[in-house]
Amino acid sequence: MADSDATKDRVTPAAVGERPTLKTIARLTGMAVPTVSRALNDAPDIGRETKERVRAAARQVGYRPNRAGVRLRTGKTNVVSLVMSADHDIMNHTARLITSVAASLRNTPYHMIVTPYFFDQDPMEPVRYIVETGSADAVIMNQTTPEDPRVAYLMEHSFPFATHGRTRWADDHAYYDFNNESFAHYSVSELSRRGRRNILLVFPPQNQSYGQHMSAGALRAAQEKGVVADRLTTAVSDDAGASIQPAITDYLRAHPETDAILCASTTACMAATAAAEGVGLTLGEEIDIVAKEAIPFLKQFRAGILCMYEDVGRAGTFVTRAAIDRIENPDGPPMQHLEQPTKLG
Amino acid sequence: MADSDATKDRVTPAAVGERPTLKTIARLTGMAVPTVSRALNDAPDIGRETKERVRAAARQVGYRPNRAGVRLRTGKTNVVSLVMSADHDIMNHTARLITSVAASLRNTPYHMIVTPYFFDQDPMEPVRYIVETGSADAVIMNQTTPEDPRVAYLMEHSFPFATHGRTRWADDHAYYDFNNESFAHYSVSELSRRGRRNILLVFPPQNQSYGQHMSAGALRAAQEKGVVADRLTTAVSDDAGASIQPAITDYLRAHPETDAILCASTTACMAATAAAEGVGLTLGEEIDIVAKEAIPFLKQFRAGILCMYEDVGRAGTFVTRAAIDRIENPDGPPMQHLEQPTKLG
DNA sequence: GGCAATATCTAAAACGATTTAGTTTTACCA
DNA sequence: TGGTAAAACTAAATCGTTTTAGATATTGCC
Repeated sequence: MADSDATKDRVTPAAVGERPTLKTIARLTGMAVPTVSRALNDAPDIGRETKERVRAAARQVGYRPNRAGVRLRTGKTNVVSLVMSADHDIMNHTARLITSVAASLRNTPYHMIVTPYFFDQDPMEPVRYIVETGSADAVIMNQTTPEDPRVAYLMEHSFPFATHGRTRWADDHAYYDFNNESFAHYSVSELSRRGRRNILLVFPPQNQSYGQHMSAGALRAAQEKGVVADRLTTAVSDDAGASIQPAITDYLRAHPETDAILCASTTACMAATAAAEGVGLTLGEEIDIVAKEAIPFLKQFRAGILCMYEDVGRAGTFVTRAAIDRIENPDGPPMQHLEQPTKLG
Repeated sequence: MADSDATKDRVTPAAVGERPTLKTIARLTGMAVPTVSRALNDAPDIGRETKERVRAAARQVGYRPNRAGVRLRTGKTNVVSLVMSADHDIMNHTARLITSVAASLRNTPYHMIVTPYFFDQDPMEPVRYIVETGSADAVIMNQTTPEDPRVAYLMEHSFPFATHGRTRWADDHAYYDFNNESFAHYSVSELSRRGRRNILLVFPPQNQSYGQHMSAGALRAAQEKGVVADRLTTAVSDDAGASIQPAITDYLRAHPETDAILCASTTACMAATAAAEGVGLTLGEEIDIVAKEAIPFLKQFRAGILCMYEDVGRAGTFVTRAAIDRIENPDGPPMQHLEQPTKLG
């Protein structure tokens, strides 16, 4: 039924599920394309009732102006460009990712647009926008969850994408991931080998894939080695470690037997170090602290911290290549990589 | 002469200095537009000699394809979107700037595109590209130099822009700046009030506007108070402090009378702290360390460091509004703001 | 009732590129 | 020399939008 209707209505060769344009609305309302355009732009020479009908139809079909069309006609891009140097000595995950993606795009015809989404915002929104308006050829995402709805959505629409982090469907899509399970397992084992028996884990939220991987690895090792491992969870993401310092202090006071802390990020480690020293513990003596960092940073500041590095730059490079590969070679197998952690240093 | 030539040649209403299109090249070579297109795209049914002539003409007029045209026709955007969460607890200048610009753009029709440039790259390149291809309505830049050629170029082309940091022409363009002169003057005065007499300055490169402002403020205060102030310069930018630690250590060894360090960034301060402790000095006792940070960070890790904050988020917000104002109100006065530092905390 | 003014809509052109379908020229072969 | 095929180009259509000019009712006024 839907099929015959669609076939009947179809005038242009445009397929059924195509993006609605002004023409779609014009056909729907029986008006001319310019009328629709002017109605939507609230021009003075369009009747009130007409405007309402047009707007209703636009809403109904989910019309979004084609930016290329507007731009070509008006010359207006609706884009503000933030031009900035990439050669900071950046210690931050986010900035490093941006920079490495941009670097990987340098000798390709592709441009990068960064679309941050905010805590009060549905993570689906930017992705849906991109697919619906066709404003990019591919999407790169990080901080995936196991059942990430964005991944499901993109796969469903067979839209090219690559993720930093795996999901439930990782076998079927392009991704780069650091083996956090292995990182945590190795770290706990190593701490146990050093004689530590009561380990505090300062880990990212457990709805994130990598948070779950870390926990799994740490707990597996704890079980194998017969050590105790408790977990504190940082507020929002990998870098949100600063705000957790009071919680760590409280924990150390309540559990004076604690002799090691395993931290998932630079800030978490700084919080842990400050907390440990705050309750009078000495690094390397009463307590060992292990940190995973995006960039060697803590080492220079504080001897005695055990560090492992996750090279975010490499992740950005891979994930960019993988995304372009999805665009240009959509039927081939998706590029995938699971990075093994290096040894503690 | 040029005038009459241009008038004679002019077929379409396009003005003289307009961007060249395929039509321009077609007119120049006497060929049809599709021929030009196919020649540039290296299609098999175009003669070798024709291709060469077309390419020469394209090069000569500086042809760049109009992305909106390509996108409209082919559906290809040549854009890869990096979608990422903005709610990191970011400690970094760069990421904070990106996030605040994006946030300020949220309820406007504008999108943000981030264009990083690399150390091996002419800083003019991205700006020139944007102006020549018309790929944005406005530009935001940071890390200005006093004679910033990008600013000169944009003003010359009356292209809307706003800067984070002043230039020689600051009176005539939109900017936001932190009063680094005042920051440095106040900090040195305050250290002098605390009885410090030999101050080491760890400052950004002196070709940057804000590096110069800082030096001016610090030296003025040093003169007024009769204290000694020496300067070490960090490698590349505000965050490039880590690599300078050895230099600071050397300095402290060579100048054991040093009783204060004034740092322009978080990493510079971490390097200074590590260096000072490395040579056996105690914070707040033999030495005072003052840092300017983009985000309160060091405080949580290390008591005894004196901090001032430059709110980069506010800068991003202002500079974004200022850029949009340039687009929408090009004849009005440019928005300008000089932020006063808060007191040491 | 007729004429001008107004309100509301439509037709056509344009932005800059690519694609499809011709068209012209040259070369070759019988 | 006539016919055919290949080579090298051009004409026209198209993508989605906005703008300018023009058309058709409708209304107001005398």
